[in-house]
Amino acid sequence: MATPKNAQTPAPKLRADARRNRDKLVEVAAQAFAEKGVETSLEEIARQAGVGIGTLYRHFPTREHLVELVYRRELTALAAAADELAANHPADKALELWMLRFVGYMATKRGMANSLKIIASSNTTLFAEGFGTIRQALDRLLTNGREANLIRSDIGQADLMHAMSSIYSIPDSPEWRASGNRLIMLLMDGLRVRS
Amino acid sequence: MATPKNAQTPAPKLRADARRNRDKLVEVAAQAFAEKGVETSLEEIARQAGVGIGTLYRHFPTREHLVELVYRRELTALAAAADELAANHPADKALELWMLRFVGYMATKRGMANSLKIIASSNTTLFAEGFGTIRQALDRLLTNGREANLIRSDIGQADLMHAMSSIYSIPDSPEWRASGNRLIMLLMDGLRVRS
DNA sequence: GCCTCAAACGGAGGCAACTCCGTTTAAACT
DNA sequence: AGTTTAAACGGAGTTGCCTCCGTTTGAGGC
Repeated sequence: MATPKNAQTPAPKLRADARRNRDKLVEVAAQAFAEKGVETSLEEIARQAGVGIGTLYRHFPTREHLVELVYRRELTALAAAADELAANHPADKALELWMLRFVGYMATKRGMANSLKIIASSNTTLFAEGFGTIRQALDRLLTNGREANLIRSDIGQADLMHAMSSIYSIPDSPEWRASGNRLIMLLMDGLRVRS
Repeated sequence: MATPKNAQTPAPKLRADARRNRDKLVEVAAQAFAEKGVETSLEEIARQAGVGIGTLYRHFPTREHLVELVYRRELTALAAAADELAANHPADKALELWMLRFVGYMATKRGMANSLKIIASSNTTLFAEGFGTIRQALDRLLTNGREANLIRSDIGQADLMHAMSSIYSIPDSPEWRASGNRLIMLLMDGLRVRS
């Protein structure tokens, strides 16, 4: 194990206090973005993280840098959740829980549409990678389900991915999230092998 | 003639002072955008136009509104220039001069890329119209040239348009504009009928 | 010419982005 | 433990966005 601690750290050795502040900033930002949208004031984020605004800007020269990191972090967590769920639930339940979580994730991203577009246009690699990671996670869950004979085998990962991303296009409303969840449940019913 | 004055005025009857200020703002903005890019401070533009910032915002609720109007105005002027050049020069020279002017126009728009993208995504009509106007202008010049037997007749407006817009994709540099001009001259040499 | 009043004006004020630089501190060296 | 120094900090300062509202003014009616 070359990197004993959590991976995903870029590379450059940071001073202990610097790393502490940086981590705290990302954590606070993730929550703030989820709760109040990406338009949240950066000063507010710095304040909540207990650092000066200068520190925030040293670590993240633009708002997009911060958004990108949060995005990447959450995507990674989402992929990791697949394995954790697979280990602790029957394969069909794991798939169901994961898809619900996926919807939750997308919900937080709806407000970010604008910033994500900007990032997407300048860093397509990030999106390609992220997307790949998610696809693989879904594929693992699906394969588990098939092998346990709990999930039909005539539906591929791509089909499911397509169905899930179409949820994203439901018009915005207070209902949005609930509706997404209902669609996932519906999807699951269709996916289960008939007894 | 239903509209004796210059057309292109939207519609709503404005008070005399309002129209004056509005026109002045657009004029100043056009120059400022050309000289310093679209990022120019709106306060600066208001100041130079001799009006308060409030007035600017009343006329143009967002930066994009202002950019859009300037864009439209210049596009119209560009199209009009075609006729003026056609009236005062031999057909091949008119075409050449117009294309050079077109490059000059595109040069000022390079910095606007970002704002234009935002506008484009919310107002496709504007771009469709503008593009059509330009196409027609080019077509007129080309037809004149053919009829005067100065320009080859096997090259269509679409071909030329394509060639010209490809100039836009030359990477940014101090050289950019000069390079564009050279390409236009090259294009013209190819377009002239051999004697 | 004067009155009226809605339209138009303009700038103070609040807020957030981003910069700059004097101060603090982790950590390497002795 | 003490010294050194470059890294990191932080917040005051500058600038720009945008809103709000009291003041001014063009133009139609008398």
